[in-house]
Amino acid sequence: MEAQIDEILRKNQLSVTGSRKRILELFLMSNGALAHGDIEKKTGEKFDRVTVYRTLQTFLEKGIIHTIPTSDNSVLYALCKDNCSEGHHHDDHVHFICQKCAKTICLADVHIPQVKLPGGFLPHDYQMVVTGLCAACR
Amino acid sequence: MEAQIDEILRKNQLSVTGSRKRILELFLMSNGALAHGDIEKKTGEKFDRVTVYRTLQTFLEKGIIHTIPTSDNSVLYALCKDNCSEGHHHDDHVHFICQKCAKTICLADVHIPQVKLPGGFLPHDYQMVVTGLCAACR
DNA sequence: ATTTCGCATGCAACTTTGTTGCAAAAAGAT
DNA sequence: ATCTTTTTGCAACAAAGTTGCATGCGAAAT
Repeated sequence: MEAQIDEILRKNQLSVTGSRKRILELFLMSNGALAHGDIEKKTGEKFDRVTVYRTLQTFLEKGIIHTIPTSDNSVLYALCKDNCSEGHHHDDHVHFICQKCAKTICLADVHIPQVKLPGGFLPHDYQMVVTGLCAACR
Repeated sequence: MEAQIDEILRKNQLSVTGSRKRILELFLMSNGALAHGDIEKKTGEKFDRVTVYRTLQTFLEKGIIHTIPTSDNSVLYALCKDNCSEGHHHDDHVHFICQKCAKTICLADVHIPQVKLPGGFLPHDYQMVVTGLCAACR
């Protein structure tokens, strides 16, 4: 785990620091999406709020994590798959938001289908979000 | 237009007030999605910030508008179609957000394609948002 | 191992966004 | 016109996110 974390950071030309290691560890352990607040709580106030924001921002820019749209507009972050590169994500799967437990789930196997846009539109990024009840809540 | 606005409000058992008429008018004119900030700007500070929030909240509860999740986590609101009823929307078209002019456009003719979810998930609502450049900005 | 340099961090102050309670004002009904 | 209920504006607050700057730590070279 330690080695994996270091490798990810090095691969992205990021220096290996305490907050980066810890926050990355949280993502690897949680295998789901995290809100900024979650991260602050779980780091136990070991890092400054600003540091958490900046670390997330850095990870976003490097393509290590991506944001997930939610219906209540809280910001969620999740690890990108290996094939994400700087500035260009391949986060082409559908996200599911449970209305009961409010969890956001990456449906990694459900790809976003192609749509044909009217002439003139130049698409860059596709997002698809399904809300409903997850398996555990229904 | 005036008559149409009144009708919508009456149909939803809402008293017809200045801010409701104005905000509803904005939605009808803009045939797209609006952020809370847009509304504040376009009403020219005629209404209190709090009033705008509460009006949007009321419209949401009545099913007159719905929120659109975006990946950058700005809150967007859009008019529901006539067949939306309280708590159950049929807003089945794709939304396009231009990265340059920041406008959100309802692609009313582009329907959200069906996706097959893993077993156990009970879908209720589908949202699809495409970001990129609109015809005017490219 | 020590030094050096640049990047990351913490702090403080600030901005932006959204919420709550309450009194005044406007809508709707009689 | 008057009464009742709902909506609005104000003020104060709470939460979320940003910026500038001085300090401290990581990485690489000596």
